[in-house]
Amino acid sequence: MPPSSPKATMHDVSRLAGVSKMTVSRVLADPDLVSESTRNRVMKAIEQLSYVPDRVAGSLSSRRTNFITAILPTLTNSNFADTAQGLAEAMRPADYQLLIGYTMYRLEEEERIIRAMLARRPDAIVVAGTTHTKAANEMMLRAGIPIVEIWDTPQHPIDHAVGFSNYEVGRAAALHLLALGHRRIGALGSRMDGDAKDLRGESRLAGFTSVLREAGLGDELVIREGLAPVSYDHGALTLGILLERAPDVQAIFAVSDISAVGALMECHRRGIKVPGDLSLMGFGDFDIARQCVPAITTIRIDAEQIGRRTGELLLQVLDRSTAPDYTPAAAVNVGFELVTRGTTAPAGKSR
Amino acid sequence: MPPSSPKATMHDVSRLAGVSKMTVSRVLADPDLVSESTRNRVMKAIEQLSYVPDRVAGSLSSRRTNFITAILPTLTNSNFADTAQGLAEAMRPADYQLLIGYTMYRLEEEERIIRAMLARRPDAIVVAGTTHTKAANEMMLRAGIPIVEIWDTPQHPIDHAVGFSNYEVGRAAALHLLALGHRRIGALGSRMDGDAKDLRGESRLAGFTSVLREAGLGDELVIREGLAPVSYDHGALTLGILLERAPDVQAIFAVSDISAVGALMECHRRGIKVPGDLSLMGFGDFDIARQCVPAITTIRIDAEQIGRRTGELLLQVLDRSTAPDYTPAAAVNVGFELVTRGTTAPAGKSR
DNA sequence: ACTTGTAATGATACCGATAACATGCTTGAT
DNA sequence: ATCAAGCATGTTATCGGTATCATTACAAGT
Repeated sequence: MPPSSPKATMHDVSRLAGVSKMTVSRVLADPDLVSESTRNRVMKAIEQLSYVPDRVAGSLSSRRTNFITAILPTLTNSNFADTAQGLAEAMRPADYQLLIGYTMYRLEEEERIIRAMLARRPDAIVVAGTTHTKAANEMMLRAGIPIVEIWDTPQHPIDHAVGFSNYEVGRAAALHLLALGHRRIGALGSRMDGDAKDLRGESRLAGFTSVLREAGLGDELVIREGLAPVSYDHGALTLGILLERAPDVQAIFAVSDISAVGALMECHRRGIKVPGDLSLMGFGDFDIARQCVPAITTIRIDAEQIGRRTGELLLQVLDRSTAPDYTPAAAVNVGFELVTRGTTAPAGKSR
Repeated sequence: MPPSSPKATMHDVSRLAGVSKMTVSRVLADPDLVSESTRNRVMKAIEQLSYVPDRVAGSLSSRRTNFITAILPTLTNSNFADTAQGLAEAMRPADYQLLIGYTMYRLEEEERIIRAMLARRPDAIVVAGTTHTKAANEMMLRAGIPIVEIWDTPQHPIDHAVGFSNYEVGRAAALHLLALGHRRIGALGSRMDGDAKDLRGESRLAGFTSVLREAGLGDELVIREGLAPVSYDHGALTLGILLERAPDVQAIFAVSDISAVGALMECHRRGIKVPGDLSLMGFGDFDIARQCVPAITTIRIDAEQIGRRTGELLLQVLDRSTAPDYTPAAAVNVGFELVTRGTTAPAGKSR
């Protein structure tokens, strides 16, 4: 470890510059309050001592940490990484730092993280999802800071929300496949009986099956296997299960593009023609979905925008200069978009 | 924003339990120091008040924040996301929180982030890469905390290092392609004249060309185009450039699997057979590389392990109970592994 | 000339915890 | 019975900033 020279404090700077601590603080926080000559003297002292202000002390005193807690299922999903990056980007000009935690799709882990994060006294909490444990809900309610639930549209938002309806995504997917004339329709999702659950994926499946039922079709081809997070292998595996159960399946909706890509590659390996023999669609509009040959039909979510919009909303809410009674829209729906590409085609061509 | 009930402090807890603040602090930090009966009383008071200790105040007082700064090029690269997750995982039992910053491959941005992060008084810094601005180097040296440079093997480490030799990776790639009998060999990388530079990718290219030269071949087919980070499109684009320059190219090394996948898909679109017409390999062993048809030959890096090893090293160094003169190995080389899959084959079969 | 306003700076009192040392009370060895 | 050692707990003094109010000096208005 490099040798530690005792770090200079604001007091050291103030002595060297011949002013009070308060003046140094002002130079840093609001330079216009200080005359040019003293400001220059202070700046020189800061330079000479390589002074770096201690934000820990500053936070304690001002009761503002400039930390934003972001709780996501996992970092290794490019959608959520995009959201984190968008959020960080939006908050950076105001010098906020993200505290990122990931739950691995476990609600108890989410609760644990919220408890740990609250001890850091963040200025706001951003959390993916609208379902939380009772204790987690209570902690967030009592925290007295802005809360933003993202990536879904909550029935009863704790505070703010930025997202889209996963249920409607599922419905849109089913309507697309029905409109193409398919009747033997399946879906690929993950199990809901483990400790890791993809609740938003399940909402999409729920929306999906609701349309199937309305069309007089059953949901027996909706596969739930493997635990969240899904992987390419998950797509290959569940496709195999589905094909075993129904070799005549015509169209499939995967709850994630990752599964869809895995399923597509498995089709290549098995010699199943997509979309000739089988239509396939995913969700999320991951880069890889567009690159595949053929490119995968999907439902596009602007994940980065969810982060950016959340950041902008927080900047407004947290701005001290804004009237304290100002309350922005509680819920923002960023919507979604069906992107028809090469993996879905009308029924009845081949086979 | 939910209504704010004034948060309970340690003092409130101590009064309710009829003890001093110090006893409450002990119950939280080292319960064994307190008798069972008082401990129970204190716990009950904590429960009743829903007390959450303020780590900001605790950090100021103890001069330990339990923050670890992690500086990575981008979060939206699954390799780096894996590293971040591995690091977070390793540090979590000891209750460390990651402060993640991303540089977008810009050294000036890295410097800015380091400056900002130091104000948060992290207990250690983890930074991807071994090249930094002069000011960044000085700041890290003066910080008096452990520094770990990761994802490469530094000539002159600031402190600790956990990584592998990118230069050797490039050499291994070239040797593999040469061994297959190829002579017209190219590579796909990114430009080095912008403000965003992939220095580790460039090291791989340098190692790659060093072998080409030793074999009496030129480096005129080493393409550097587009700015870091590379994308699927980057692979497609640079493949096009390379084919235009040398339609007879036999084998290609892409500095990243992302580029390799993009190039492979472009081959599919152009009807170029891989590996029949063209051998192709990448770097990083991304999930998607294994899924592609054919699966992509690559060089495997255990990105998560880099994070985990870094975390374990830091836990040792930061452990107060360890003898203060204890110094673990300065540099850990996690190595790499060539994974031969379906996209590389001996020369001279077709064409 | 006197009041009033404003710009620049200083003095004081915390913010909510922990480190370090001090104290009182048992307990066991001699 | 005496005293050192050790356990359980308390007291005091920071940690390094910012909020708030006070002070000083000088310019402008009447």
